[in-house]
Amino acid sequence: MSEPGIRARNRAAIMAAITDSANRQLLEAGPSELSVRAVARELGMASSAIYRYVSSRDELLTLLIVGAFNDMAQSVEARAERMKGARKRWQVIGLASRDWAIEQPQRFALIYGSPVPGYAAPQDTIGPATRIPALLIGILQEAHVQADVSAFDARVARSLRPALANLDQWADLRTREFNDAAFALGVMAWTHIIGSISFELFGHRHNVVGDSQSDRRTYFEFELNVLADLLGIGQGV
Amino acid sequence: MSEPGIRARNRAAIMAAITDSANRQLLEAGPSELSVRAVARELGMASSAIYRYVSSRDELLTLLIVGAFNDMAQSVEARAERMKGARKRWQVIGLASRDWAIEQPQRFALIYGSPVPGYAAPQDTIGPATRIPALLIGILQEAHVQADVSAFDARVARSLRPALANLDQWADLRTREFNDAAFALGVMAWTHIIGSISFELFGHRHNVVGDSQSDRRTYFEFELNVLADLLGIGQGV
DNA sequence: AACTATATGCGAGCAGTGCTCTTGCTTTCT
DNA sequence: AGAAAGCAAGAGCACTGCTCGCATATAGTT
Repeated sequence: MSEPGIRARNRAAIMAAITDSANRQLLEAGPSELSVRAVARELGMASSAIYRYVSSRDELLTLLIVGAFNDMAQSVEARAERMKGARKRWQVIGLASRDWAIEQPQRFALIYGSPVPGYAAPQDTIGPATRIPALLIGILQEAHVQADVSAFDARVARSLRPALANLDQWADLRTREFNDAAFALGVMAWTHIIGSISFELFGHRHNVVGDSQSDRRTYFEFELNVLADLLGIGQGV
Repeated sequence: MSEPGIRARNRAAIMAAITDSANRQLLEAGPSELSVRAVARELGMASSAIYRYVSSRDELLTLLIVGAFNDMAQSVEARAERMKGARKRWQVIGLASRDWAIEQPQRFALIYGSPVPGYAAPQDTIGPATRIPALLIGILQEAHVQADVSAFDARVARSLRPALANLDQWADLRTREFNDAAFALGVMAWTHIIGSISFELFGHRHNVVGDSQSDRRTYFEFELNVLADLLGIGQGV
């Protein structure tokens, strides 16, 4: 009964084989080139048989999206958790995110590029998508960050609180060690990390930052430092 | 001789009709859905006839990309040039960019989302793509911005100078009113504007910033203020 | 004015796509 | 053992980008 059963096991295996094959295609082709028939060919089955496991191409893409979010988050978490000190951890989060993206640019484009079809972000993605940001918030709390922005900016940041109200998932933000402006700056920081990686990967830095890997990395580290200062994550902590 | 001639005029008109039709499709469908055959249908000609004007679907997309860059730049320039004061102009550049993107999200995705095919950014795009950044650099010079970053960051920024060497197009950056770090921060600011718009448009802000237009705009303005302070564009100037 | 080269249009056709439906077979549950 | 559910395959539909051969209209040349 609770035994997996031959069929259930086969199903799981084939499911994995499908996403594996699709991910392999993504390594060199880009989301719009992903072909259900090509997956079927690689698995040696009829194209129609795929639809027993995945109801449409878009659903397959959603599976890959969730997988990519989780894979990236896991990769970043693994490197971040053995770092001591808020600033160091902040930098590792940024660098690890960038490294993952450079290794698998198509998967990065899949999750942070333009949404593929008509698209309505499926509910399944928001969980995996927030893993790294959650890590970031943790760092800001750990560092007891209190953002000192102008009075005007603070007012603006506070006005965003209603929107953030349903966010108990972000740990308890109501502690005094973490004000609204700090949260707003944290969102900015994460936005910038992804934005910068996108610029680099999508070719918007040609003739602006050097084309060599070392130039690009240097500039990215520069950005991480500026952001860390902006966030108020001290050197020593 | 120098007369346009019937054929040349026809050709230009049809060319314009093609890009117009394609752009119309982009308003509601997204780059990967763009269909040469659909364009042909709308123009009432055979699908094969399109290839007399455009050698491939990718070339058509490139035309649209150049057009989108120029359209966005023109829209932003128009609103920016009648503003006085560096900070005000900076904010208008940001807001106008965002407005354009919200009006035509698919065209924004076309130029700042994931690159479409195998892709190698054609040379024709880099000119139009740098119009708004050039505007930004102008503002920084106008405001006599001298970035005061940490010694470390300044060193990093300076190490990027070789990469920026071939950039005489960016007006004269060698003036004392504009140091390397200021340029690096300017690139950061532009990166952030596009990154933030992308996050908003591509749905990465759900459950983070309010879903209402006013919440989103408020947050964007918050970001612009923080960046202006970071750039050292004073309130009064 | 006649001729030739070039530019343009059309239709058929190829190879590929996502997806559906029918038909047969195998595993599972009762 | 028999019924029900799951699975695989093939044919087929409507669509795509793109090429080729064949007509026709325009342009420049003799």
